[in-house]
Amino acid sequence: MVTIKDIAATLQVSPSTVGRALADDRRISAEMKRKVNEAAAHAGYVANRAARMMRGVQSNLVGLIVPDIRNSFYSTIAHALSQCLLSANYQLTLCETDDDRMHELRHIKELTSVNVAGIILVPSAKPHPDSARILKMTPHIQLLRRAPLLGDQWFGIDDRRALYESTEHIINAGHKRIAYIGGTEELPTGAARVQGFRDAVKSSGQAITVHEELGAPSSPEFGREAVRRLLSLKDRPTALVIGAVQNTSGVIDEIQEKALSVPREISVVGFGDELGYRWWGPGLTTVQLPVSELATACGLWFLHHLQNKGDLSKPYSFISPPQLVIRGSTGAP
Amino acid sequence: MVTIKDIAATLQVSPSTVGRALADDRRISAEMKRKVNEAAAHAGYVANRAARMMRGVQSNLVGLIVPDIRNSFYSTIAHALSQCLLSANYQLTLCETDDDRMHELRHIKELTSVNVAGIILVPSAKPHPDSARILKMTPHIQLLRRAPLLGDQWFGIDDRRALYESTEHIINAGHKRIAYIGGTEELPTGAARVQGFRDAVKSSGQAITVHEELGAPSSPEFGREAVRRLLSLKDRPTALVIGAVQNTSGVIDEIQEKALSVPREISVVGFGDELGYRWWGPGLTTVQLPVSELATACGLWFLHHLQNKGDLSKPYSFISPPQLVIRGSTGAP
DNA sequence: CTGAAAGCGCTAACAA
DNA sequence: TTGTTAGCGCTTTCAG
Repeated sequence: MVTIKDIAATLQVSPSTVGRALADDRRISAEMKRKVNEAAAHAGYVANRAARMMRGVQSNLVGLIVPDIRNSFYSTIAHALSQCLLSANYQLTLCETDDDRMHELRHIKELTSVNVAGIILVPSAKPHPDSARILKMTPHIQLLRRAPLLGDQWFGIDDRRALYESTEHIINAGHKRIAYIGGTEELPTGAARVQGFRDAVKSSGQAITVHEELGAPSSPEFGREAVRRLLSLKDRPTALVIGAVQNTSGVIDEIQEKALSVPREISVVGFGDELGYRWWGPGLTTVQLPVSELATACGLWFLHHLQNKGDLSKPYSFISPPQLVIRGSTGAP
Repeated sequence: MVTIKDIAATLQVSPSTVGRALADDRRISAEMKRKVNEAAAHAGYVANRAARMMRGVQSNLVGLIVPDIRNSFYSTIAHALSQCLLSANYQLTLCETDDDRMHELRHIKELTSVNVAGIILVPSAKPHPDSARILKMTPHIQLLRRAPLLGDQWFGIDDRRALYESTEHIINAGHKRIAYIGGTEELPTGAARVQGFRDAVKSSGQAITVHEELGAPSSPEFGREAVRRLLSLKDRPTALVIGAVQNTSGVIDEIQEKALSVPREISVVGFGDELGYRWWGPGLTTVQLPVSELATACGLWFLHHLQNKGDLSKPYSFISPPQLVIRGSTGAP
């Protein structure tokens, strides 16, 4: 490993001069800086972060904790954050919880013990109390989901409105038998989404037959099964409103397999906007969530507070609005 | 912050005794260990990772460098590796290069400076020489792509064979005018794929008219444009063979937009297997790459060598075979 | 069994 | 403008 001393030796100057030159200290001559930087580059010098951290300098690592990076929601978030942090010379560390609170706790411990500058997390359904305790001592912020236990700093999506809009769209198309497929009410997001669905139904003032298929954890399989159950009903619904990304692919796979004509036999509104929703049948009508923008906003705000030692314990919520993308999968019953 | 010295002072013993007791050194009496552990727990002592790392103890961080996490290839890899590392108590750090060698270099520097245990990377097209120099001093391994400059440790896919098989499939269906759309030959993977295409054409022994559309960097846009160019040809090809994930979505979007009948007017073989390929038209025939398995194999092998201080400089290649998934988008011309 | 002491690489106070 | 020096908290010889 090349140290500051090594390059001091080759240049016949003191280690501190080199250190200062590399830190672009104003007391060092331009000439010396040039020489030092050149020598450093040539020798492949990389600063030892451990030594630096021991001197009290904070690390430039920011932890990101998500359920599963393969979910496009989270990979989009990871990308946006990584971009955002990079430009401020921070670095992203990725952790997956698989929605398991013990994994979550473990990651949180791990991250704090390497002195991360902060943690951005999509919390699991019921975080461990210890997670909360540890997080109290580390700058952190919640993304998408919000666990009250973990604090009041949150960047999220208007889940209620998302489902309100997709449901309203379906009702306006004239459907009277509508089913909702989504996550359980245990997760705040799940609850908000069903609520949006219910509110839309109620405020339509019409007589609408409603089915709710709530399952946890959300998965393509649950989506498929829900569709099977719904189709076997006597008065099968003429429209499906989906309230979870993971369910969506299962639902549309099942509909495709059963070769139902969309939207003639059944209308569908998806959730999220995966690549490929537009290829499905006549194109899947869906609620797009501005995840990338949300993540960027969150990253910027977080960085701002890290750098200015701002107070990250004050409650703060940022809610961004969803957008309904109308394609071919919805129509009159 | 509670240090080893503090608890040594309260116990009236030397710091080294405390250190040893905490490290469960066999030379320390059980009694002393008990006392020390109790005092440590009571004082809320947490070992300082930075100081420990400075003493040469490796961190349990493994860096993963990929072009773009939103690409399902890489998110799949990140997930598989993260799972794999977790079970060995390692932790993944994610970096995106955006296929920019300077970003790549920067990440490599950053990672080595936090003393990562090792680096797993999908190298950019032409890595910076400095990257190579720095990597020489850190355990590392290349994934999917291979830059000879960065060493001979590689886990990859048989790119030549992938394209050989998809091309062969098309030829066997009876096509005589075939186009290839893929990345340039600059990237080893790009070169291997065109080669597979050419080899298949040659070894068929038939008179086949061939078009090649090679573009870098691969993108949906390039795919779209390539399709436009090809369709405007006098003797337009009856089949398209694609050799890059990023191109695939562009190509199939364009075909859908032009409302060509697939496979009657044109047959298509895609690359990779994104969620949604199966929803497109009659289902996209495609070459599936076992990325998840590859990443796991790579992770296991890497961990093994990290833990056993095995030699990671010896050349090693692991090549996993692709698999053709035949769906509805290919048929006789 | 335990203690003293020497650093790891870096930063920063103090000198020159 | 540069050099000297003293640690940060820990591990690790080398001595008791």
